Amino acid sequence: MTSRIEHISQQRREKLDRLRASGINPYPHRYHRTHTAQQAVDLLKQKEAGLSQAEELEAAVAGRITARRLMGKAAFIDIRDGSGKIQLLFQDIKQLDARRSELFDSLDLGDIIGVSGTLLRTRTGEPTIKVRDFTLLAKSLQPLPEKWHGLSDTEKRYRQRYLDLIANTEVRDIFQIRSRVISAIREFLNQRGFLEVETPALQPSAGGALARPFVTHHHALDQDFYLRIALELHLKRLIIGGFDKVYELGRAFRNEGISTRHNPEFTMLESYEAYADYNDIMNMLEEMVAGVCQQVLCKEEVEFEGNTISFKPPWRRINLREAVKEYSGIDFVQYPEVDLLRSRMEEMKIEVDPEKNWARLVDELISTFVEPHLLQPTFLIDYPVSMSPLAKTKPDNDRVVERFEAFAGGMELANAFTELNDPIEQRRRFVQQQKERRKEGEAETVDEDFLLALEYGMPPTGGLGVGIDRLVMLLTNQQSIREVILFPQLKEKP
RNA sequence: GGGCCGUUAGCUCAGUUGGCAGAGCACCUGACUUUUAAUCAGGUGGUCGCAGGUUCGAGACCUGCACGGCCUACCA
Repeated sequence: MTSRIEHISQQRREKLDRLRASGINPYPHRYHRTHTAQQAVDLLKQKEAGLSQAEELEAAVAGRITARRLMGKAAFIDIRDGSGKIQLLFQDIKQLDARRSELFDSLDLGDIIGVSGTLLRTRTGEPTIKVRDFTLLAKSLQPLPEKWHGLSDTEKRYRQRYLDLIANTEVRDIFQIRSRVISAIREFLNQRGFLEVETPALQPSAGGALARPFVTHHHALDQDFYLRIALELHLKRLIIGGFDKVYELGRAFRNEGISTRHNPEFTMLESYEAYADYNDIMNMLEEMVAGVCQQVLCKEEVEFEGNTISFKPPWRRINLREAVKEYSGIDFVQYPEVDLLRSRMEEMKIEVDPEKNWARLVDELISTFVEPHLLQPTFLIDYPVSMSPLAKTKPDNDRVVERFEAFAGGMELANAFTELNDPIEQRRRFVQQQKERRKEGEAETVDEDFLLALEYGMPPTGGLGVGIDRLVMLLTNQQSIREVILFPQLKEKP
């Protein structure tokens, strides 16, 4: 007994063989279409609006068959291309010549065809091409997902994203928006005189953030490399080299947990601007996000998890210490030692990992108490220096750095600071960080190459990092990062 | 790493107290010249995720495993 799928596939292979035997190429090389489906519909509308004098409107379109309604001597077929859907009317299919008749009978849902004919509107008002000639462009051997419910099996949607894209038009929309968001960001930065650059993804040491990297090996060099966890250190080298405004839109890789907000590879924007500080960056970021939102969605606010989020500048700006005090009741400055802070948190019945250092405890306070409240775009400003080894301290307080993180929809969107450009101080911070890491049992090397670069002199610089995937989540109201990444990481199926 | 949930036809899903494996769509055959989730009549299609166990009998109950989802943990 053959299963259904084997049976369908078998039938289609037999059709394929019959077509070939009749001299029909089921996979021809090209088709000259004159219109996309959308253009054909627009053409018809123009004529109806009296903008065209033509008696009969001709169009040749091509696309995938998504529905078929056979009516005896007539047939309606829906095809879809990248622009949308259009209906085809085949009349008098019993009168087709032998070759076309055979081809018509062999058509299946999922096949790609090209058709030419005249535009009309049926009595129900559907824009339609009355087909004069048609040709097979690609035979499909697999049945499509169900037409009404689409494809909803999450695993299958991710593993076979092409089926998801065929079956679920909302999914197409998300990735079109993603593309436009990235274009809009490029445009914004280019217009401001930023230079787009590309820096290595394979690095001898993975710096610029503290995350576990992926390790790989270069055979010819016989050397281990790390996939970058941030773009930061190379972009700063370019600031030193005299490019005053640079940015990179690229993939970063972190060998950590996977969740609705984390994918092992994700897309970051990092930008660096010489002679700017974090206040300038704040202004730029809120202007950029509001502008991108306006340009892509034609509005300045979005719905996210049932809340309306407005990106209209200026965004709320609150001091980190004040925010933590407000939402958790703990003023971490009053607990400058890790043990003090930990016991204060334990008093509040917060589960505290005894391995965590002071900076990470503060981080936990932020993510537990503050982050979930930050629905409207908010800048958290001025972080403890121990949490921020690459940021410059405030002129009047060497325990606090000029750093902000931007939040919206309860998610961290961006991280930015006035960059530390004192090479001696930077070395001290790296060494300090290395000690902390050793305590946690992880060795970390000081990036001597970067420190050497800093010694040549880096201008005062404002730097920014934005999680593009999360920004797209916000703009498309998606609660899982996998819904905005075309091929999210899944475990290989055995 | 931990908890909860899911996995049944190509797709979307039912499956009662443990008692013959079901529906819709899709597919095949037939009818039908303006339908659009077309309609009507008939038909084909199953490793019930995998491996064990309990039982006269398991899709269902038990154990383990795999994959996925959500939560949690981890996470600059």
